[in-house]
Amino acid sequence: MAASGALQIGELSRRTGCNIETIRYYERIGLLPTPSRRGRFRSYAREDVARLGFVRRARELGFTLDEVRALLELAVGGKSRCADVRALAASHLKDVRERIADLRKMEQVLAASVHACDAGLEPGCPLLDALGAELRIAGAA
Amino acid sequence: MAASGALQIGELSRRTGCNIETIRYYERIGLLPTPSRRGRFRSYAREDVARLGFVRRARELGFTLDEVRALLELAVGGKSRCADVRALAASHLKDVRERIADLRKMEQVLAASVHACDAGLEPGCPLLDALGAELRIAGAA
DNA sequence: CTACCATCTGTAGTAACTACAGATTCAAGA
DNA sequence: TCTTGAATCTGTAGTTACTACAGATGGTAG
Repeated sequence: MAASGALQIGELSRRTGCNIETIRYYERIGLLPTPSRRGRFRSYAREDVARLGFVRRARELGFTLDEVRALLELAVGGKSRCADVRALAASHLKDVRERIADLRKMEQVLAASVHACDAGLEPGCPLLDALGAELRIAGAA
Repeated sequence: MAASGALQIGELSRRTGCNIETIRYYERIGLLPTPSRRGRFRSYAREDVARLGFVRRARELGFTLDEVRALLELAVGGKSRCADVRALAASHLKDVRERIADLRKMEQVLAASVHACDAGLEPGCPLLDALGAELRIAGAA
């Protein structure tokens, strides 16, 4: 009865929601171990589902692949130094908050322009004005 | 007295805050027109400063280069159909808001994990638990 | 004349995938 | 047994928006 949970790549893909090409890509870059083969087909076990699930969830949280690699080492090493994990998470949280702040600034300007456009009080086009009105004049020359 | 505002690429770069390599890149992909030359050096006029400034500001608002291209056409065309500009901006605003929503979800999970870690009440590592605890067990096998 | 700075062209690298092309391979139906 | 179809295989190239070189050439200042 072979290894209880031997899966082909398609089944692993279905279970993790991870694209087949992406799985092979993760293997190429060393994020997933080289799997054993049944004939020439890759064969995966239960741990592989867990590992890939971990990777996918970390990616959903916005960690880069390098960060995921680091997290994996900490997680699999057993002696997961919680302080190290915390540091990674905190640093990433900072990034996420900065990106949110940036996007919110964009949102403000865009929303204001669209709103001004709807109000229709301005003479020109509010968004184009925000981006630099000179262009329309220069373009007309 | 030559064209009043003839600039070399370095000066254009300084005035717009846009990297020289990026300026040449924009030219290659047709976002900026092929400039005239003084000898073998590119020579830019006032409109070029305006156009590149427009591009940069649009990029700061998160528009993709394809969107910038479309905005440029609308802006330079003179007959800038404000409705078209509004549609582009509104669509982009939707994207920005979706990205903010995604990032906020990430932020929630990360902040909760870091917070739980600081509280130190849980037995394991909160973030690793959030990502899939099985891994540590599997890794130990 | 030499040193130096800016500029030039062209290519390749980045992140994280995604999308093929073209070859096998396996299982099931006629 | 033959054939069809689905799944898999390898390898390469495309995506976005730049950035980073290497190596050549130009003009100017001392």
